Amino acid sequence: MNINEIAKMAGVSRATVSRYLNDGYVSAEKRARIQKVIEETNYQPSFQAQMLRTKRTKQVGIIIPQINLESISRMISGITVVLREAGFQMLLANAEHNESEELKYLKLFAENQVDGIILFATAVTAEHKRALKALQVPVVILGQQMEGYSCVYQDDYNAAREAARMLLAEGADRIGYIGVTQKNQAVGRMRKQGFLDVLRGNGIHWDESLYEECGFSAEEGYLAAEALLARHPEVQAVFGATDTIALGAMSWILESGRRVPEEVAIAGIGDLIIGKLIRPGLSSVHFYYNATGQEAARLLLELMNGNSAGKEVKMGYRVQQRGTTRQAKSPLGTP
Amino acid sequence: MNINEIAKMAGVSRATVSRYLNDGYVSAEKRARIQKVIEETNYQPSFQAQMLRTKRTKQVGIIIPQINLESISRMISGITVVLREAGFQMLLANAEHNESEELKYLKLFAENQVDGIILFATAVTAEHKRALKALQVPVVILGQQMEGYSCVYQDDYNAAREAARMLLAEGADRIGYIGVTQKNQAVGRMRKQGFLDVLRGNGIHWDESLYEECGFSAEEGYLAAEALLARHPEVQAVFGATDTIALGAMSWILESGRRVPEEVAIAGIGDLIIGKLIRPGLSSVHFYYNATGQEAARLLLELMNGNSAGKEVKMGYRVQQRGTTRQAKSPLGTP
DNA sequence: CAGTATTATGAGATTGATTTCAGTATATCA
DNA sequence: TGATATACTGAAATCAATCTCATAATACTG
Repeated sequence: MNINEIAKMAGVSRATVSRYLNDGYVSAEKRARIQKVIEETNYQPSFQAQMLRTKRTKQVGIIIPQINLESISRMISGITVVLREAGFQMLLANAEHNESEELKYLKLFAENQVDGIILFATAVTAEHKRALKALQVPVVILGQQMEGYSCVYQDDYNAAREAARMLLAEGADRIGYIGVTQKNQAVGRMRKQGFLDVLRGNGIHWDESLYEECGFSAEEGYLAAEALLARHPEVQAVFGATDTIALGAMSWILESGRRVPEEVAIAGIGDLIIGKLIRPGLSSVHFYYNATGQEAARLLLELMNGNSAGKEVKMGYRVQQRGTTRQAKSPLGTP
Repeated sequence: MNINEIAKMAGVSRATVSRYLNDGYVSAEKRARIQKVIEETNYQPSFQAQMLRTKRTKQVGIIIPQINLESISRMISGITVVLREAGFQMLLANAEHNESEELKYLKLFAENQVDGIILFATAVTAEHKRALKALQVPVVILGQQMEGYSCVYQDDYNAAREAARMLLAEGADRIGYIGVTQKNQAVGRMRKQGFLDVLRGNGIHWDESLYEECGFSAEEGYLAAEALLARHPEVQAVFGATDTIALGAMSWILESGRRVPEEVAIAGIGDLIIGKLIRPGLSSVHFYYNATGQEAARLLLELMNGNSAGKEVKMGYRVQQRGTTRQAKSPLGTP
């Protein structure tokens, strides 16, 4: 079934059928005839032909570093809602924290294929910037601020400040920090900076021996805590750059026989669902991940319509105290 | 840049360039000329034109009920690995547990658009079966057994039996079951059946008042546990159809002042990462989600090559005892 | 009433590739 | 040596749509 057959059956030209499909001028009489034929034949215009002709694919490319991470999957969930509403399909590319894969997909999407791109930024290198500059497709950067690009990101710096304050409020002055690679601007640098600034602002001594770096998994957080506390058994608090890391760390801390929060207070960032299920509940800073994804998708839609290039959106946050910094009333926390 | 320009610049016909791109007969001399021009111009053939002409899109559609669920995102992760290897792109459609959305995407993908489909089966209705039958695109059903279709699924029945046995081994004979809708074959019916068969096999009395139904979130598991234990405060064990549900249930059980596992033993299915982080660790049955996704993708690739239609793959499992059914050695469990 | 807009239509060009087909040049075989 | 196979090439058809343009019939305007 193609447009020619429909045209023949309806007794009109192919152009008229096309106009019918695209809301052009078609008389009521022919409109009815075409509609009838299309319904009878269950005709569906070929995406491929439309794409070729119009240069619009109605597809958006999403490049992520990992999929089985709650923060990311919640953002994707938000993206899907908005894109579906707008009739866009989502091409998901999982780069698995592999920089060259990320670049490969960026170029692949750029060359052809998609009307827009949402890039989950992790470690943005000079190579990335070059690839982004060469892009002739609208792109939204998700997860970190980036001059000159439309981006949506969390207030990592201030969130880290809040989390640090929760730990200070416990009276801790030996605080370990378990973070991720400093190549990562948002989770790596901004959060650490916020943490350090609060410590400095409160005149608390801190040096790099209290820092431990690991990946994004709970297992790695667990091992990092082990290493950190072996070096500094005296720490009274541990800051995890993400909830996942903090949860892994907490697992080891409890296992080592320390009481939480009496002996070691813990705070993370992100407010994952797990954090409210465990006991003690994990004190954290809530990020609106789903809304973040929606915002990014909306921004991309605007961009693809030729509006508002370079708009930057910093999302809000909410402090979520739970048992790891004080006795929580309910492990599910406040709603 | 299109194939005509390349042809002109290289002094050959468009057909020869096409043959160059598709490994047809091209003399060494012209091959070199074409290669040079392509490198200089950074030419990339248009996907859209290729799709239109060849009827192959190199895209696979994945229909999921929800993305921010560890089991699903881990399966997707496995899928991405295999598909990328094979040079396929992934179109992700999030149906959000909405049956009509699921059907919409199934039809959308079927009509056009993709070379193959992986459908995460949740509640498969008659309508679904009709849509599947009408499909002229290879499809793999993921998550439940389905006669006549290529499918990859977990051994839900036996996994549930194992989980039930763990609870019986604790000496419990009043066991609550928190599950999901019976419309869901795998998670709903198979797991409940396995559970019930073990109870019956051991001569343990059980009736539907010990059953509570909820959704797939921890919050719902929490509320279901509350309802269940209000009705039956005497239960000595709770079976959660998924780890997420079990974790939510455990949260309420601990909150209600009961000790786990001494007063209430708990078991789930799926062995999520969180389960080994919390204390006590959640006893569960491990599913190889990533491998499951890979298997499904491989099956689809075979199918698209015209091989092995209707193959059924039942994945294995591994019992994972942790603290909720006995004192665990390490909250991270055995590797 | 002439002049301009608006509505309506179809023929044919166009998008950018692959594929078929006819034809030529060279190599291999009996 | 003739017959057949293999390597190589380009013209033209094809895929299935949209878009441009020419043309015509009305409707509106001054």
